[in-house]
Amino acid sequence: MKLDTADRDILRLLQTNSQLTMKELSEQVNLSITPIHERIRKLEKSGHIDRYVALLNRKKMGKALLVYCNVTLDKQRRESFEEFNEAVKRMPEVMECCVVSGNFDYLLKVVAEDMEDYNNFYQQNLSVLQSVQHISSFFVMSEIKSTTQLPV
Amino acid sequence: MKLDTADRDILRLLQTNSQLTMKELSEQVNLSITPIHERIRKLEKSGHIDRYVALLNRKKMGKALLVYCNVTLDKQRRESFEEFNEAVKRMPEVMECCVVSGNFDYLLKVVAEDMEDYNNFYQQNLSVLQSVQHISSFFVMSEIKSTTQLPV
DNA sequence: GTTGAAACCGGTTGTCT
DNA sequence: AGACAACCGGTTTCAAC
Repeated sequence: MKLDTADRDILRLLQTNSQLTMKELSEQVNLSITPIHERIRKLEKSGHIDRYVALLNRKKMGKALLVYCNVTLDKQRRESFEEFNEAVKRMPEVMECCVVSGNFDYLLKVVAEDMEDYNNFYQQNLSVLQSVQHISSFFVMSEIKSTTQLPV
Repeated sequence: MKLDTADRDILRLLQTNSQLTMKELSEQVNLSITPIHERIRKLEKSGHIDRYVALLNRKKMGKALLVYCNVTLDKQRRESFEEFNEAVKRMPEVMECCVVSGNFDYLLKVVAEDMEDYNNFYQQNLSVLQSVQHISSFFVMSEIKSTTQLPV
């Protein structure tokens, strides 16, 4: 499915505020309500729009500490990767996890209340995994930018 | 403001789907519509709920390449940090940017269409900044987990 | 915090251009 | 494919418990 300018405009707007009314969207996109409605329906069905969510304020939710960590797995064990992937999916503290090129295997983004909370997570959840060989943590001192908006 | 179990339930639900109706929420939280409504209003006003957004599918949007990069700044120049921060905020390709502990200064999460697109960004936008001394890029080979849901 | 009612919007659908 | 209008469902507000 190919997107035109109007589709892109709609996506750009919904990425910043999903509660805009059809009327507000129609004014900003220069289309009447009917086509706006139809286009959104198609964008949802095609999967361009994945879901609608509420974004919470991390600090207000008591997760003041943000940590990125590099994890190296024990590559001798063939099951290591599957094991680690599944474990990470079940950890609510881990918000992002991916396999990266370079000299470590995984990059994780982890939230915690404070250093003590992170230490508990580290000791009790992360380092206990059989598949984990090495972990190094990078603590976020200042968050310059954090957005869910993809360039459209 | 202190959150009770009902507030947490509401936040947990809205983080996965912000389009649940008051009726659906009231059924899952075991409260009637009136208090659900009132609690959401308070959570919005207190800032626990930051905003409502549509999340798009990165690959469907043609951003197949995901890259994390470590950036080291030229620390001789005092304006470096402010300059770099402001530049990054203006780059739509950069979805996350933070100052981290360790042997580099910044960690960036960048999306691009493909390697060529990333190379253009790298050469024309990132490496040209006066403040930048060194960049190393880590390419994401597999995304295991990516969520906006904070643990509640 | 609950229920019920009423008013108001906005989403949804059908028809016409 | 887009505009218009009527309908319907959900949100919002209120009063009484």
